[in-house]
Amino acid sequence: MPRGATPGNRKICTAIIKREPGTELQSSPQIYNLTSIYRQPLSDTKDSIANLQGFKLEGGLTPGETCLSPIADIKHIINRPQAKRKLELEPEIINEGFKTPGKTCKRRRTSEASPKTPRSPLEKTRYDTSLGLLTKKFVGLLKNAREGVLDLNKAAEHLEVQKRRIYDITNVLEGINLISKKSKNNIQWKGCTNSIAANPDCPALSTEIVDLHSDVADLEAKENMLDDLIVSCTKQLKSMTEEADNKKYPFSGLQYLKQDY
Amino acid sequence: MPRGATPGNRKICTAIIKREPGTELQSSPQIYNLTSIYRQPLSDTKDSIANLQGFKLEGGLTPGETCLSPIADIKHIINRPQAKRKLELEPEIINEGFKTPGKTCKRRRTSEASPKTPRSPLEKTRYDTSLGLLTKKFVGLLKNAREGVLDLNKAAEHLEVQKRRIYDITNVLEGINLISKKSKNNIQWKGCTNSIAANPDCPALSTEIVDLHSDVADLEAKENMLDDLIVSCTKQLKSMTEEADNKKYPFSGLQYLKQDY
DNA sequence: GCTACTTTCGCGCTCTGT
DNA sequence: ACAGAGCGCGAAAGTAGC
Repeated sequence: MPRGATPGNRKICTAIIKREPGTELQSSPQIYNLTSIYRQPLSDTKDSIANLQGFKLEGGLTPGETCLSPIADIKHIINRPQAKRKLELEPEIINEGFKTPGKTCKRRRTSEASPKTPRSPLEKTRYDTSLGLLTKKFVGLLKNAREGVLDLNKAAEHLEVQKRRIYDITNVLEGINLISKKSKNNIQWKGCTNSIAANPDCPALSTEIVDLHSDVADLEAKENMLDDLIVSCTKQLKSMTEEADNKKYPFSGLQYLKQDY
Repeated sequence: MPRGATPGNRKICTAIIKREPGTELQSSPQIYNLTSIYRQPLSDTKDSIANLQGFKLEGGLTPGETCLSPIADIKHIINRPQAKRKLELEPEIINEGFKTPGKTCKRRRTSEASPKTPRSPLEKTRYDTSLGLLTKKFVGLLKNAREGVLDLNKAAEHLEVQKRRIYDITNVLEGINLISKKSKNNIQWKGCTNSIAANPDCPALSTEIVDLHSDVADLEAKENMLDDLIVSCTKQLKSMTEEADNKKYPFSGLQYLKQDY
């Protein structure tokens, strides 16, 4: 439990960026999600470039590395260390009160009082707010909903959780085909929905299976087609390359490194 | 629905994992890469592509030049190992450069988006990384695991996703009683057999369906990859052609690196 | 118990898409 | 404007060694 400093609440250890004077943005201590701090475009590019060059840009240039090649230069630029950030946790704010844009700031309060773990009574434990438990409740609601159709906003409200969490659940249930989106904000339970669910073998299922099989067939055909296309592309590339070679044109190869991979 | 792929601007460079050498025995390499893009299990496709380009033009290059053939570049990208990086939060230095949470680069949408499937460049689409799809794949793995026991690290590695995502799935599946924790890092599938809360016979869970769904998902991902490859092949072909025409050698290479950023 | 590390995973920022 | 969802930080819970 000795966890990081500040036991107790402190929620999101929002990183407060220490902006050097002169820099833009509002004066208030910007609270960023680290994600945005590190945000750094080009990471993909960086990776591929690095790989192509056999460099390993672990994070900064290796000492003594001489960046001479154009690639190295680029790498340098791309790899430029991201911003300076202090990341100090303002002791002040610490307890919420701030942030959380709009939305139902459902802060589950971790009482800051008890420094240790006296589990305060009304305190919600991690388990209480776990996705697993929530899933149980959610499915319970879903099953009781007439028609098996449930409104996500209602559910979120009823269960007292952020909508975001509901999505976590619906996404996997959908992946498992236990539910399906019916319309905006509405999903439907497909546990052999209405009418005598007891039916040993849901007829609707066979339909689905058939559909799926044809989907697979379709996709496979498509794949073959694409494969062929690639083959021809490759051939063309090859002949062009060879031709270029004969003419003694030294390609650095760099030109193929464009943007989006 | 796959649609759009955004360029990965943000994508924090992967992070995580420091793991000092020496530690950890089998604890997987914990590479949480995000963009590892195509390092996927589509081995067959990958291999065939690799084979297709049986040519190597290394021979005609200027000595010392590591020029990879364009195709090789692609292959490289596809095979690109996950980038493992440090993400050290240097409190010091670091000049800015990043920041401005503002929407800096507004996602440039592939302008020439065809009405339908604009199919973006080598990038994973949002759909490709969706929880729903991941769930399908995960369940697929789970079913095939002997004893129905699956190691989460293996799964995360295999599916090339952060472990965090796996937890999202296991948590809800557990809530539904489809799986149960067996031990640290191991969960077990509790097939359709028992429970499933009140649902008599969970049809949606039929093995075949889930399998089919994951097949479809796989094929779709493959298709996306192939599409992307074609796009990039085409671009390369185009640039090569133009180059040849202009005969502007040598290249600094740098000039070709622009656009997209 | 306590320190140190690993596994789980709550949580909400922020980007996507319509 | 807003529904939807990717994504990763860091805290909580669990382990191992002291």
